[in-house]
Amino acid sequence: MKRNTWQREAVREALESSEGFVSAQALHSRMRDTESPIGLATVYRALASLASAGEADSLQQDGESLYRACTTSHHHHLICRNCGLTIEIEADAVEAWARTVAAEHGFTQPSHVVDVFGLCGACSRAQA
Amino acid sequence: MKRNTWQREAVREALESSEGFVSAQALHSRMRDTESPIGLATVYRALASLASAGEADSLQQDGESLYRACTTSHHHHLICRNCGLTIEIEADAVEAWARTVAAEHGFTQPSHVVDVFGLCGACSRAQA
DNA sequence: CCGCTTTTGACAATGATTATCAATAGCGTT
DNA sequence: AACGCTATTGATAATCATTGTCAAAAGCGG
Repeated sequence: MKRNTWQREAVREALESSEGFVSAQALHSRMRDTESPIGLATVYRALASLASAGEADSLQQDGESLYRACTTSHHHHLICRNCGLTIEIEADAVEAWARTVAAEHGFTQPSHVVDVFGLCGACSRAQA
Repeated sequence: MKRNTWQREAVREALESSEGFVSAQALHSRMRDTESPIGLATVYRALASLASAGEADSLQQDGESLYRACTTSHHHHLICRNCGLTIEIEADAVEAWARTVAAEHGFTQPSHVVDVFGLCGACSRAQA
């Protein structure tokens, strides 16, 4: 049976109070600073559990997995390469396109990864 | 100055003769089996170089980077989760959508990651 | 409160990738 | 063709995120 622990809840709350995507390591160290001590392995397990339950998004950048609390059911992201600012975007057209493309080629159980990266307004100006 | 070495060329050829995406490790071991010996670090460097020069696609699955020779200028992929079969897909509509979304939010230098995963026809039948 | 089982957490282990650095090999020059 | 300079290679060590291990701690039903 699945049990409720304060650790799992703490990870969920920490994730929800985060801006943009965070790595498991970053979330862990932030939790160690503020809240009660929690093990690193536990953070990893809680994040994986949240992600597979559909309560968190995950994406892979460089060699690490980043997580974010899911607000709406399904959406994509516009992410600043420099500062990490993340904007959620809806794209029904893209959803439909992905399903169509998969079906056209005989693929079943389609899922997709759609993320747009760029430099946000502030970082664009800073770079100039 | 950039120099031409047989190693870099060998990696390019090995990548072009591969079906679907391959990891650096897999490409290295295949090269060790058939062609002349080459260092693992060199394969990593060559792949990174090809990817940043736009001559190879890369995507991250689980914790590793997978590479594939670029045939056309820009495209996306439909990938079988089970057997790795990869189909290249063109999606001008998605390209345009990504640029539009980025611009709407003040983002510059947009790039995007768009991949569709699923089970190919053969694997769908095998699973049933 | 008991007992059973899941979960935790400190630490070790893994596995992909990158850094190190001496030896090698392009390539322009002589 | 040999020379010199420097980019590149490659064996190995180092790094770093993530996962496995397993004894101790903590849910939860009875």
